[in-house]
Amino acid sequence: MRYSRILIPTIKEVPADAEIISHQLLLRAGMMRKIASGTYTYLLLGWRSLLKITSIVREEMNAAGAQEIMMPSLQPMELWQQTGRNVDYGETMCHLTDRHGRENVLAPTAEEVVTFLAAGEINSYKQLPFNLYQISPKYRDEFRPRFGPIRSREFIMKDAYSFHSSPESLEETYRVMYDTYCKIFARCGLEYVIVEAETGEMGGSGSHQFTIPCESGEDTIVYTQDGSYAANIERASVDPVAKQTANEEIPAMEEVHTPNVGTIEAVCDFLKTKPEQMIKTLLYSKDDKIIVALVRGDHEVNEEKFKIVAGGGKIELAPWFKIVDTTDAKVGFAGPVGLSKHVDKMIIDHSVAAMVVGVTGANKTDYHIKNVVPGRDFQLEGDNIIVADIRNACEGDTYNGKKLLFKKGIEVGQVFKLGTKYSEKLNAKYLDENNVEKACLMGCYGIGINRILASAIELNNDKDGIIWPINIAPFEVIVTCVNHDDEEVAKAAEDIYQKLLKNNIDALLDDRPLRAGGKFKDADLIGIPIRITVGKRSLADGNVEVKLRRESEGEKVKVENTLVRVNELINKLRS
RNA sequence: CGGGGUGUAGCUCAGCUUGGCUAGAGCGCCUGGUUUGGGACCAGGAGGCCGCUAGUUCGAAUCUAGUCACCCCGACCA
Repeated sequence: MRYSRILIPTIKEVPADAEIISHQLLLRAGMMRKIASGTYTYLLLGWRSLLKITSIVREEMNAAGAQEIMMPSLQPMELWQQTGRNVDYGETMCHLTDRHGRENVLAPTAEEVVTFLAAGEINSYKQLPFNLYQISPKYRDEFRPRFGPIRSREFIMKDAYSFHSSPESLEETYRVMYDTYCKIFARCGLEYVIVEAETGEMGGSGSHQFTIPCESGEDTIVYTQDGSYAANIERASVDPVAKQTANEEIPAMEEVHTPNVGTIEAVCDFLKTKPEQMIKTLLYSKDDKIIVALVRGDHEVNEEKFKIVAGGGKIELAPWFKIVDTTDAKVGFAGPVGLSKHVDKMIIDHSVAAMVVGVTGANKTDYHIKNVVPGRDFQLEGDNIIVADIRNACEGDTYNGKKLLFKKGIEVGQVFKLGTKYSEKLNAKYLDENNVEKACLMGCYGIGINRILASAIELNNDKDGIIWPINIAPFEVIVTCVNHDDEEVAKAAEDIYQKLLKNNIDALLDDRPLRAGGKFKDADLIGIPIRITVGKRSLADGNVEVKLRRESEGEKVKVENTLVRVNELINKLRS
């Protein structure tokens, strides 16, 4: 294509509302423009990259035996009510009422629709397994869209759904998808890590997340140096910390007056103690029940772990009036001493059970208690008392005796074993060999196409702009004609450009009547991996300059050898 | 939804505290000329309901109230 005819509105200055590098560069390189918070128009360059990514995904999915279909973005609310996910998704779901008063959902994902489809078409185990996928826009009414394409309200997702008649079959497809994802991300030129993940509101029994490690990631991944363990922080297990032993007798509990000192930080300041010596007491409500979580002051409750221990269901931090009602004190003064008989369940983190002595709320407004000894001053055992791992991993923790390390990452893909959660509710059943009706086992597999785009830029950029991995670059080669007004130079550039096109190389001809400097800056900014500079100077010796975006120096190549050299470089960049 | 912030030229921003001449700069854009291999220079020019609405005032970009949009931090979530 000819640069002079394409809308590539590059900008020099950093747009004020773009925080992270990929967002800034997508805007600066003229690949994308915002239309409203969390919604973007992709211009030619951005769209071409997205198309390259989708072709890679499509090729690999097809090679893995999945079949491409297209499901509607407009879905009846009724289906979501059948699985109850209208409640689970809640406000995150975009929905609208049509002129007949029917409620519709703008697809945030498609388990319901695909399972509804399967329910109508599957009768026999002989039809299974199969794997359906689509690449289509998805909608989520994010409470806070941010980071450009990384968290947007409309995005492109590849979502696949497999149906099975046995756990072995599901396991096999899960493995195939897992391997396929590795191939896809590798072809996109991304460094990725695979971590164990939570299933969240998707439900199901097992899940892995594909994450691109980078600073601007919103997810935290936890791993051991030797690679034997990696998990999302939502899930990462920690070894219980060793029970400390007291060097001396701990004096009896002592109530201290702490007026208006309700936060951990304020209490530490006031009593000259440290967060790790505090016992944090959080009250959660599950229906009408109150469930207490105890963690150390410097730890955070991991609500996923907590929910599992608490027996599942919808569990939320209790509203203030329930806290007041239960503890008889203002929020900020709850403590475990004497509390267990007033609540339905008390779940104590291992690290609290291991404490020798701590400070905690007195269940009395404006009072805390010092010298609280777990096991002495409140029970660690009992009918409604559980000691478990309910906190987030943090610096210093180990798992299987190995030190845990932390890294930020962008989630670009996730695979789930769903089991029968959807097939049961939506009646996707089949008759097995013994004429017994059974619900299909399902798996689902998602990839965020736009997130691949953004994370590729996060990983590949320098002060001048983007450095595209060749397989997802909008163009593989840019032919920069620096002396546009010189007929001979223009013709040489045109010839090279035509030759590249004939050999199926994605080439962009910069035929604009600009000075050389401007063209180079634009070429660098939009990040085309290979640049061929055609100019009067080198053409006099029958040469052009061929330069890789990621290297600072180019090389002289004879005009007639250009195609051969470019092909070599493309192969090199692909490997 | 809570906390904080910002809306002035296509972009980045000044001006607002303390109301008052024709509302500014840099970049970008248009015309002419000189330049021409890493964002050139000179001259001329176009481009603004100062987010919107109401109010205070002789007078509002500036003060007040409301409203909308956007951004950041947090809770929620892939």
